[in-house]
Amino acid sequence: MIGSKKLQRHIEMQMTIDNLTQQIGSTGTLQGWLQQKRASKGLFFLVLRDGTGMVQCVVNQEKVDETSWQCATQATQESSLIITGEVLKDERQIGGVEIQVSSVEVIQYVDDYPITPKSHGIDFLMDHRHLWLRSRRPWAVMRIRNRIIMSIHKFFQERGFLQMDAPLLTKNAVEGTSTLFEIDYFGNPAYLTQSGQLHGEVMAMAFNKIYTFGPVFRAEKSKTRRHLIEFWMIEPEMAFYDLDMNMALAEDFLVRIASDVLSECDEELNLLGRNLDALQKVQSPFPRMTYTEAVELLKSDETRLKVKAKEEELHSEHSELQQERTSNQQNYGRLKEWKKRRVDAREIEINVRIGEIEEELRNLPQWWSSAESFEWGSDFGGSDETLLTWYFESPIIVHRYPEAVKAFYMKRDPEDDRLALGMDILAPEGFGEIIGGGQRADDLTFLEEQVRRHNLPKDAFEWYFDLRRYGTVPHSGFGLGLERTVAWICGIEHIRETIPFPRMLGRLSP
RNA sequence: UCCUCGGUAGCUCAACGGUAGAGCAUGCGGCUGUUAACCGCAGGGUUGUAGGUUCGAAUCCUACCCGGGGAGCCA
Repeated sequence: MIGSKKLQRHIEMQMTIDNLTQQIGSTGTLQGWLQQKRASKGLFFLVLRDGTGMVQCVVNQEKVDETSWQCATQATQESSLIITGEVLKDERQIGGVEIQVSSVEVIQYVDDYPITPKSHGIDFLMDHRHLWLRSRRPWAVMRIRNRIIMSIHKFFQERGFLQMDAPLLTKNAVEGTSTLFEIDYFGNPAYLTQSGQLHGEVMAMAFNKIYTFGPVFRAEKSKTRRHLIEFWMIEPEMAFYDLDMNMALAEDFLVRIASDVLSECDEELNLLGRNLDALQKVQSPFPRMTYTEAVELLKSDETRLKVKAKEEELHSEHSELQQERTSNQQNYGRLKEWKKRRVDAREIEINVRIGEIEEELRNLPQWWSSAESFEWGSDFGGSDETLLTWYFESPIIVHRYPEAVKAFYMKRDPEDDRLALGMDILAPEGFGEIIGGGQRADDLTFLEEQVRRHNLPKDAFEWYFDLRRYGTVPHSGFGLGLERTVAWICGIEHIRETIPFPRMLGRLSP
């Protein structure tokens, strides 16, 4: 059955939606799926998606044969189609073109595609992630993710970095042991990696500048919009780099990602409704402050005022929405039927937004009280990071943290032994930490002492100590969380939308 | 693990102690340029599960299951 259709078997004959603007005036064939259908007497408007984009195809009963007309009539959402027609310029359409159809063939008719054009709850969408990926929003997000991945490789390759892979199965626990996935390795325990960091250092000593790009796993029972169990991390590691060089590199890196996406993902950013000004402000130099300065800023009176201002803003939005709801209800009886439905739909929107505002209003006082009582020496929480980013429009770099909150392999600040030469980069608009890194300890005696202090198994780190025995040098590196970066660039609230198949607490399928 | 909100038609929601209802989706009919099209008609329900209170429970109570948001931890 399927074999009888006129599939475009020759690559050179295939037309795809992404390059239709170069084909205005010509006739060709598109293969894809029906995303949406609108009908009028003698006319069908078929919105076709082929993975590269979306285009409206106009089927006019007078201009197609009976078979094509029947196909258009019976085609339902996500039916697979072969459409032939002329590419016409039409400024009214997304992408600026539409297809005047001369023939429609159906590869498969579909019954009851679960994801309808109206809104869905997140649980339903996550259960149908395998189909949800076909929708517009995932289309835009995944294309931006791809663009970011390309930028990452280009950025490092142009600077002479070697891409090398760290193992996924390890014997070592880099972070705390509480978040490790343990597996059985022929009778011995092994762990899924949480970071390629230590092996990255090995490779930097062998190849000077390297970066790893791979998945890491954290068995944390965290349920927040910023956490995944399995996520992708990019970890450059550079020999002969100190903390300042490390920060400069990380800064150039983020500037490059933002500018590449801005210049090449217009349509995708638009579809997501991303505020482009915010991305344009990702420019060097990023504000830099020490941890100690950040703590002072966080506890300052100005932070309290910012929280107050935010609360007032939310209160006034809240009362505006309530007024709108009340006036809608008062006028409701006088409205025509179709208008009532619009009002009903708006009411749901208002209810959802009011719920969000009330949640934020409950959280804000807690944020301030946690900031106010923050003590030098502890690590920033999610809300603390958010408050800090409110001060700036570009990402900010916070460096020189108390050694106790940083990993055992961080080098100490020669000017203050209480500090580690670590740095984090916080993305603006409340997106928070996307990069963490620093200068690595290069002294054998110090590292051995650190391993002892952290109760880590010394034997397992012998190969790591060898790096300090045989030609140790100052070196640095950092880790970028890919999904958090995608979330920030796309302006997406929740990290689950930034990876094709998110692995979260209680979610392992599809 | 803790705090908090929720589970009603395939989907999104309403009904808040008294006859379970709308929109979308689906089917049929109408409309020759629609943009989440619009108009008319139709089918569609063991109200998450198990108990309890009550003349009467989707609604109140208890336990459990599942999910959302937040905290801790982190990229």
